[in-house]
Amino acid sequence: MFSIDYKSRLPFYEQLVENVKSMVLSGVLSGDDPLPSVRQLSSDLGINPNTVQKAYAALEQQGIVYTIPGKGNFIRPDTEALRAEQAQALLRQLSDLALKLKALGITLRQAQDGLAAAFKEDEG
Amino acid sequence: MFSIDYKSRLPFYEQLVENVKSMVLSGVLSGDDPLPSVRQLSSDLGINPNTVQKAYAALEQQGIVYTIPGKGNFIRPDTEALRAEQAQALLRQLSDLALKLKALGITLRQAQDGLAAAFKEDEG
Amino acid sequence: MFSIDYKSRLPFYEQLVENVKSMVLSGVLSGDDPLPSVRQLSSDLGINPNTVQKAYAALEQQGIVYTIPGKGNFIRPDTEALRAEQAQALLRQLSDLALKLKALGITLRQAQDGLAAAFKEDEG
Amino acid sequence: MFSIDYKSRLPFYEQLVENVKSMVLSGVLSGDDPLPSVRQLSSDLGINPNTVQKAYAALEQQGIVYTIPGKGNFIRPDTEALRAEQAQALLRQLSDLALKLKALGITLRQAQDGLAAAFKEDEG
DNA sequence: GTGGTCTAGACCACG
DNA sequence: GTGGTCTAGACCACA
Repeated sequence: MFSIDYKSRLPFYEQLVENVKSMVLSGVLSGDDPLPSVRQLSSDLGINPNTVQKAYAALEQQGIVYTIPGKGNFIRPDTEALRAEQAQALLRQLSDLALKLKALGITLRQAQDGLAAAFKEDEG
Repeated sequence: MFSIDYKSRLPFYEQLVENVKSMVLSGVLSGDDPLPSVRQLSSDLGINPNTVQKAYAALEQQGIVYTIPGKGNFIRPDTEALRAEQAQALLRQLSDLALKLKALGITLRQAQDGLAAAFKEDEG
Repeated sequence: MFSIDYKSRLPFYEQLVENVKSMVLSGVLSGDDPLPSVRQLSSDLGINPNTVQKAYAALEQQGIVYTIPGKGNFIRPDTEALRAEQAQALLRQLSDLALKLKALGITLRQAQDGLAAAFKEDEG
Repeated sequence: MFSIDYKSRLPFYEQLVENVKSMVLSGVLSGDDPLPSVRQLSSDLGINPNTVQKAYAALEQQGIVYTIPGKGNFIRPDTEALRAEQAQALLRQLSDLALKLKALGITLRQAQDGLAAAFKEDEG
């Protein structure tokens, strides 16, 4: 579930943020589910507790997690807002991509086929 | 043509690289066209010559520019390679997007329609 | 009467202290009224007896409660002191607010009107 | 301008956040003004650079400051939103206070007089 | 010089 | 046991 790519240039703590976000978006984590404790996760991943804490703090600031000091970190119940926001962001990225693809002479047909291929490949 | 956003988080030299790349892709610059000299461009933009130098070095390393010591920097004639590389990168991004869209419950049809809309909107 | 918000960032024991204080101020509890026993209350609320104990100790230290070992905990008769102390604290907060409001360019008139509105709204 | 109360239970970094916010609200700092560098301020205050950085990160996250890595931290130009938000928050606090004051038997007149006194005292 | 990340290790309050 | 804060000190990219 939680994993870190030590070679990535993305900071560890941002990787963790993405980890949690995608778990929430895919339904693996949902309302009031507890996250691993800072110490637990840091020892599991072999990284410093401060780094995990930074990730959790960022998640709380983004409204995805709530923290109760002395108790732990939990997923916010109102996950729906995140889904909507994320969907909007992705569709915006799709539009941006479309323009660049077109500028490069790639046809709508080719782009749509590319999408379809990726959708289907995910089936396996 | 060349412009820098001083408030951007993107390093100056990367902004310059993007500048050149997009000018090549849009046809503003093409085979064997000369780039401004390091001193010229750095003074125009009010930035450190080292920064321009770094951008040109990156462009050369990426095969977009060639340098003739004592003469200057020039666009490679084989612009097609850049186009292909760029197209590949964009299609990879498209695949990534597809997976995320699917995970969020957006259908292939909806995504393809989004693409089509962006393609057409660009017409106007 | 006694209630705890498990999601609050306020420590349980402080929530209990506030519970008792507000009950005294509103007259629900008054001179020599007994508080629930530590064991009783802790089991009612499903929290650790140490936590209730800590709350009662804080209340005693603040002069709101007195303890008779072996008998229990009771509200002090001199409720007036608490009222006065509370009033002083609130007026201090009012002064602090006044300075901030002023710094923001809000006039005395506007602030006083805001106060009046809140006073009246409470009527209904 | 920047100061820390070492005895306060408020974390250093939050004190710094409040410092900057109040300087912005009072007009001491405004659009695009630079903040002291992390290292500079930390050495001035005799605290750890990480602590200052945490404060600056919080300010950026709150939309009060923007950071350009390698260049420094600067006040956002659109300060007006902060003023409005702050004003709203203060007026809400004022309403809350009003209710508590009333519950304690303090009259509207007394409260308004308290406000007036604080407003005037600030003149000197 | 600037900010950004990470580690190691300490101490605190709370339960 | 939990999270929160702070320190000291290291290394990186960028200008």
